[in-house]
Amino acid sequence: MLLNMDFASDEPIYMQIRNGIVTGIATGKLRDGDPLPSVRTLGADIGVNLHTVNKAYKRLQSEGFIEILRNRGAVIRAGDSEKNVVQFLEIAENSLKNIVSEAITRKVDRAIIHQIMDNIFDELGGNTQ
Amino acid sequence: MLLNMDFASDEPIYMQIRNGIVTGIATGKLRDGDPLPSVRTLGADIGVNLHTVNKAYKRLQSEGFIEILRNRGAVIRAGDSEKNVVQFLEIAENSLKNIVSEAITRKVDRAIIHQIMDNIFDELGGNTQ
Amino acid sequence: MLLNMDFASDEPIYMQIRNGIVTGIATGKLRDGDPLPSVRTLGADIGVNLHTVNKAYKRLQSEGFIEILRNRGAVIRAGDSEKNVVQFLEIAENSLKNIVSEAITRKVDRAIIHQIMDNIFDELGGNTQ
Amino acid sequence: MLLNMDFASDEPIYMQIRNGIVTGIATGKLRDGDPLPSVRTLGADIGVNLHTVNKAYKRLQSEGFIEILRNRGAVIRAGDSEKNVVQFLEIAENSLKNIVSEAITRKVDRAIIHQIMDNIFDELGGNTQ
DNA sequence: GTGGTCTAGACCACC
DNA sequence: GTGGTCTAGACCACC
Repeated sequence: MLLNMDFASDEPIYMQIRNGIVTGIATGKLRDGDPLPSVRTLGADIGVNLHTVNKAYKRLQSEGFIEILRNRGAVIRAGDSEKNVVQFLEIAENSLKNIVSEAITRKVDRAIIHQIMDNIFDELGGNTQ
Repeated sequence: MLLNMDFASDEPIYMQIRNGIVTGIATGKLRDGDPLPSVRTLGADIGVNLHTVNKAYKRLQSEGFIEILRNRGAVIRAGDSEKNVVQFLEIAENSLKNIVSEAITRKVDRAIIHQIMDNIFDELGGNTQ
Repeated sequence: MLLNMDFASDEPIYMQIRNGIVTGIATGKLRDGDPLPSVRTLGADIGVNLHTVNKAYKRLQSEGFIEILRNRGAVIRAGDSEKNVVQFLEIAENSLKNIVSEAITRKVDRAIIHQIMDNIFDELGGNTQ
Repeated sequence: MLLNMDFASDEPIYMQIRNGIVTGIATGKLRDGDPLPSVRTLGADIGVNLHTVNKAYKRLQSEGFIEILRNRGAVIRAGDSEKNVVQFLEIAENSLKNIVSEAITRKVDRAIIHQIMDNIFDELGGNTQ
């Protein structure tokens, strides 16, 4: 579990945890059925309160990325993830709109943004796509 | 000034104002030298406190999008915007990383994300790029 | 935290707070990693509103002097301060130009200004430079 | 009269005028007895309201830099300037303290600040000191 | 009339 | 308990 936390970021800690786990699934480091550490263990590892980890797990559960088993901890459930595609695309579109707006005003060519995105796709998903 | 505010969004109001103005610059609706409404006027127009507008303007100023002139209000200063490109690319990269991660896990093909982005580029910047 | 506030000064309160903290870092009274009081605590201590303290902290953050951690308050981050050297030198040069101009017109010898500056360097930074 | 106004600066316009005239005296471009343009003329030249110029002149008068003659306009009165030396040194010291504090925290060696100051002295006062 | 500063108080997300 | 956001209202400097 390689979560790079940035406590000075304005991105909430629980979202950093959530995003790190989603990236882990994307890269294939976390696979369907893999167990996640307990909230207590992960919290101790990265130096955050277990409630914060729990909030991240709850969110991942509601988004269809993990399953939380009673008394048995959390496991990756990548298969469920497809049902939230529409919601994801809406959020992604809004986020992309802000990026594109700023790219245009800062005279960053669209090819550069496409290139950056492709690099990220290659880096993260090279072994899955 | 067509700012579509969403008071139910979890995106702060001042960021919605900020993003709307950046998009306005991107689309060419706001051009270099154009005056922005006073914080009081815009606040009254969209139904928010003048301090909230002021916060958006201050941020736009620090990001190089506008100049705030002593008692003449704010004006678009698109020319200065290029000096913040590196900072923008870092933030954009982080944001894109989250989008790409989720796209991969949700099995959304990269071509779709590229297509969405191109659509936004065409929609916003068709007359400038 | 020894901040000498002057409420009759035309220097804004938040700038007095900001300057006092920068001086604290310069003298070594505030060191890298040291926590600052919360905006509420410091506000109560010196008798100003928490928003005024917050404004000073936000500025210190943007200038690279402190980090503001989500719910742990602000800490000194002296290490980051070097990246703003160019900006500082520009502002300092403008300020010095005004001082020098007035010194010349008032027939204050340059040696006196150098001497005053050295005294301040010795007083503030005697233990660090 | 070479006044470089910056309307986006947080330095008030009337202070920029005041500082520009003091610098003019320092460099010898403005000499004892020289007439200043009328507030109306100067205001038109640099694009500011005549009241703003008037405020600068009033201040220069109270600081001993100029004399305002009834119906005859303002003239440089450099000779009077020496009686305000103590007040100047107090203000300069406070300003220098802020510069020095920031220089120390940003690890800018004192020699550099001295050098910058000497360059300004040479540039401005080369023909008078 | 403009933004700048400051106060006061509220609710909230986060941890 | 921490800072973040937003409102409301005041006074002020500036122009």
